[in-house]
Amino acid sequence: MNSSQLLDHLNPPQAQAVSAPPGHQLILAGAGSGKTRVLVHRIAWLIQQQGISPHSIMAVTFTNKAAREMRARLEQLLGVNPRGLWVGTFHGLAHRLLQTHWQEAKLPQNFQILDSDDQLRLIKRIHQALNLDEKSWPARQSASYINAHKDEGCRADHVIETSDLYERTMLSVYREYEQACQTAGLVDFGELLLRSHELWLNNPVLLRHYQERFPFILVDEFQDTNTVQYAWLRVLAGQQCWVTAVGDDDQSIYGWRGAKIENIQQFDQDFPGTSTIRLEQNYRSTATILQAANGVIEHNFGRLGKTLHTEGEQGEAISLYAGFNEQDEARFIVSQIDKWIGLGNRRDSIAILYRSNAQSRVLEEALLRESVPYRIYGGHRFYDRLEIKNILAYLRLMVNRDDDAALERVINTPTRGIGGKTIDGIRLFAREQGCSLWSAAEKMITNKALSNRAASSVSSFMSLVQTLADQVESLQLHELAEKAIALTGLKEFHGKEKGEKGQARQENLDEFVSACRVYQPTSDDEDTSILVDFLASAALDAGEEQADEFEDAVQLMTLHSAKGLEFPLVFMAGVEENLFPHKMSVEDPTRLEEERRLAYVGITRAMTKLYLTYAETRRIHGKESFNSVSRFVKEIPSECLQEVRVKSTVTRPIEYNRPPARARLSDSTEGLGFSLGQRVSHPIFGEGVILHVEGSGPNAHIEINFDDAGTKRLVLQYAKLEAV
DNA sequence: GTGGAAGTCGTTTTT
DNA sequence: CGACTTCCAC
Repeated sequence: MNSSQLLDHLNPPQAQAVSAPPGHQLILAGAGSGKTRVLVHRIAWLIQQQGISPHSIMAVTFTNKAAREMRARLEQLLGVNPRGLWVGTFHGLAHRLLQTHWQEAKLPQNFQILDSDDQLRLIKRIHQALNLDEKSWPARQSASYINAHKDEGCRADHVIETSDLYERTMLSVYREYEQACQTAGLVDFGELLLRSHELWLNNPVLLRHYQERFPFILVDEFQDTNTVQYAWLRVLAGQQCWVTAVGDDDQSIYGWRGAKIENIQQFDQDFPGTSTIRLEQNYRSTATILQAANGVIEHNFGRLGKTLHTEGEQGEAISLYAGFNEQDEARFIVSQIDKWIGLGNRRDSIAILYRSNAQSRVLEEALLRESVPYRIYGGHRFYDRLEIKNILAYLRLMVNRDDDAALERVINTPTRGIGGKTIDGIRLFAREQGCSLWSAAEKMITNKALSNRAASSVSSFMSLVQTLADQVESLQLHELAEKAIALTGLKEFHGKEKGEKGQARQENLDEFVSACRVYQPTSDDEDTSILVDFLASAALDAGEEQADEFEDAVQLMTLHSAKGLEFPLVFMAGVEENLFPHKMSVEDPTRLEEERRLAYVGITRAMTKLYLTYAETRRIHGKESFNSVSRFVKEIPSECLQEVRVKSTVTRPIEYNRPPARARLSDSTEGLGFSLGQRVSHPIFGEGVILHVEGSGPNAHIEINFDDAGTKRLVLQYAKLEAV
């Protein structure tokens, strides 16, 4: 492929970014402006036109999915697999470094990755050891303290001691936690980055090696980098590497996880001579949708400033629907979906986006009622399931006997008579000795420090693990997994669980064996065994692609997980104050701006048609709440919006909510002159809206939300209501 | 060690 | 409201 071909079909700024001479680049790429395309073409350009070896290029992404996609597109563009090129997530690359240089990083060779669930368990244990009661010192709080500090590149030793009780306690937990991880050979997500950052700082020769190896570094989704990631990057880049950062400050939605939007704002100061290129032409959405998105995001301050434009069609207006309640909202969405599919469109051209996962249920029910196939993204990852984590824990113990998190998980799973008492004893001993639980148990058995019964259970557990570990070399990965499941009795154990759960768990265990069977190692390192490699990928990679991916289904997901995707038809559900923006964010201007960026992300997912829906009444945590339409809707230029009014049924939505069973309820109120949603007045409570009616006739219970007095339940015949 | 009752708490979650 | 945890009685 020659240079003109590489630049074919690129607009001027895109071509400029792709063919720029070596140097630092900041590419501000608006939604749908061909960001990945530019990145991939840039790499191809370096290789083909500049004669740069793929070996000299590192491309960093945030998700495994993005990394895979980049690799695939590059391969397609180049016609060959670019060997030697490093493409991966920050965490994946950091892990690779630590695995290669485990000695310099002061880690055991077979260190394991601690995921957030294991992390929390470990912290709970530390709380117990420190006598912190869960009530006043929730483990979650410590977890976020630790993670936030690690994200900032701050170790316990770096924290300045204060006399503040909270700070002191958190710090002591942090210290203990670091200690526990070190003895167990465990590394959490933040630690991967922190540790590899320190690895370079402490080993100039090593750093030099990598700096010379990677004169070209490209980073995707740069707005999502946190402090350590940025520091990591700066250290690696040093003075002699060229960095290309691609990102969009308007799509920074992970601030709550430590992402620093400042990084993108500061890039050109830290990397002198940076040329900034803006990609503002959008190839995804209609002009109307873009205008709406621009209208919303303009309300944020301190933006780097971009205005998306398109040469595409004006498109249809954005529809705004006010549902009476969340059921009505869901019903409306499904009816519009039916219409769209009726026009011959595929279901997977449709996405329903929402702010919080709790919203998905009502939507699911509505889809189910109309038999519309759907798929929910997010939720539980395969490798996060209980039964899978159990078998993984056994596999981890085979690799590293000191992995305390794994041992804690399965020492009594399936139950083998090792109760809390025994485990407490082992923990205490391990603490005193500063050793892992496994070696504590070993020592206690030789010292006869355990009761006979406990000693025999513990040693049978240990020899079980040992037996399995002895076969790691000789068996295939899936054979090993199968054997482990059989020998440990996990399958029978989970099968005993009642309901369909037990069976589902057994099936998942089978699926796990198949996953092992088809597993392809990611690294071609012959040093690391396939088991070690597999365990790392189970921890770092969601195992997202599931089998049903190919089924034509409506896509449901949170706004966060929609980033990077696009759909011809998009519904944004629940655009209400206190839900979106979320009520935890409305007070704080910084967080509110992040919510607004989330709205911007949502709107720009839509290609041809966008619906915004909200509910005037919504049940949240079992309580009715009444929210007005989201401020973000009001920020959309009114000429882009069109309100959808549904016939006359609006005042009596329950009638078309669940026709046969519930219609009678509204009849019963009708006889007395009232209907759901109607405004009424009460002699004491004043004016309000009828929310719900239970029962019929004069004894019917009627729930009313009064403007001043709040929600009350009254008996109809005594309430002395008057229509307003 | 289980199962039921009672209590709790309630965003978003690339790794 | 409902998912999740915790605690207590068998």
